Amino acid sequence: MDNSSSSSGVGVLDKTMSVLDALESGPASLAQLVQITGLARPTAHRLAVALERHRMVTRDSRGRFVLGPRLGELSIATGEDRLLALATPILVQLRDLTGESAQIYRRQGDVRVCVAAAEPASGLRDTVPVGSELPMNAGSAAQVLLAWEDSERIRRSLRSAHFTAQSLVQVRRRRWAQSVGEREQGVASVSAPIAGPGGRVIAAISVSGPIERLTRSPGRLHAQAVISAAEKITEALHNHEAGG
Amino acid sequence: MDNSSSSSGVGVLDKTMSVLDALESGPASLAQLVQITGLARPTAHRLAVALERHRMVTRDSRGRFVLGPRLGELSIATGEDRLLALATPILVQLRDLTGESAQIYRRQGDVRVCVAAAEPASGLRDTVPVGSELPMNAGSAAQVLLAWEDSERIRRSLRSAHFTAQSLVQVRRRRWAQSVGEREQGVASVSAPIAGPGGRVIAAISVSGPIERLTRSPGRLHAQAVISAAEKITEALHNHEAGG
DNA sequence: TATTGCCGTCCCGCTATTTGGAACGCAAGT
DNA sequence: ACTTGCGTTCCAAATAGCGGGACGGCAATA
Repeated sequence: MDNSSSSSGVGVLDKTMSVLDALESGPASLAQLVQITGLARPTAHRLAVALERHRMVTRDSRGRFVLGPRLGELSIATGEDRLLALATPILVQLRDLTGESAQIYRRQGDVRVCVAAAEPASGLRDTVPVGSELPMNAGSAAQVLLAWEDSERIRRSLRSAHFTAQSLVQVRRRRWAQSVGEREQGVASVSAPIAGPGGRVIAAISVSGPIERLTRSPGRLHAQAVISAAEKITEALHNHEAGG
Repeated sequence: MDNSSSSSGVGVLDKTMSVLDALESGPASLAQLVQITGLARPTAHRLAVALERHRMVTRDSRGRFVLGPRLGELSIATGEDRLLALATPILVQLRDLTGESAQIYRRQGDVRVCVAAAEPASGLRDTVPVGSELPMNAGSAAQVLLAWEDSERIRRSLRSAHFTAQSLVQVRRRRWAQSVGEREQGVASVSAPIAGPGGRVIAAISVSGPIERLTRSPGRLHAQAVISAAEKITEALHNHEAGG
């Protein structure tokens, strides 16, 4: 506990942090919280219950306070910021190398969301605004986001998909996917998987553009560059985790 | 933002949470914080800076506020509570099945700490109190906690160890380790690895007892039960993560 | 059974903390 | 040069937070 020597400028926040810090080392009853934090009993109670209402703290089966699920939810958001920070320069390189638009997609529920995008400054290009939600039943990124999921989820998604289970077997084998006019007429794309520190596929990186340039076999043109970018990001995430 | 309808009883905490909630969707400048939270600018500034002093918030390269590393640290502690909640019943089963004391160890720095223990009610048994710190250079749990670490760390640890690199190769192959009188005279033990959701070994589960009962080959008696318990816990952690 | 001690929870008068309008300095754009 | 918007700081007023005291419940002991 080193809050005794530092005030953040907001006394209530300092006291609240002392409660969270106390719970970092394990579950605590109110009496233990009082002992650890040095706060008056009603104060410790009031702050712990307030934190509980915000789900930053919860109670275990014995009524003791423990750190709550909201911390994990916020921590996940931290992880996403880190993905974007590490991935954006690599995305820009991929755009410049291929001369096409590049995006990163993550799955959210039944859709995929564009979480980062880089596109050429001019010319015919496929624009996907950051934040836009696209369906999971069409497109190379959807294939990549689906290919490593559990078989039940794959089976359910394939019911309405423009691609087949055989496509996904191929995606898993060669680690890239392509689509031609599948999600949007006239647009072709190539995608590859980005894996998180634990090895699970957490995102897809794609290049997309007009069929006229990418041809009916866009993988032949860009699969290597897209895979290489995906692997760089995956590696960067792994190194960032190991250094932390 | 649904804090408008709920007061936790501590207004400053509600406002502070609204800042964290706002940053959950991505980096924000102070002006954006003001817009999202509806707080007055000096209030938003004061709370964000206070959170920054507590490392719950930090700033990116453009000076925007983003969620900070303390969230991940606290979130790790949440994960440990979950390990204990899921693992304890399985630990009790292992004790009853083998008739020996059972413990779960985690590595902390250069020691291993007993984070959970279950022992027979009476008779000759090996007691390891929860919280006790044991060395990493002897014992089957130490072997298990070391076997999957990076090679440099293994090499350093082996300098003072009672076991060899060859022992660790065996541990990695068959997924259990045994020790006989290695850490404490007259005590034998068998351990197996518990893996977290990302597949990394995060803890070791052990049974230990007198050599008279466990013999000089305790693995022959109990390796299967210990591996089975470890796999149950690993699976429970995986399912808990997937369900979240 | 009665007593004691400890726990968690609530009340309310007091004051210390929080608040936000105003001001300042800086940077960017016209 | 002037304007606008940003981030940061100041300080008087208001109120939110504080904690001593009280209460009820529970467990242990005589």
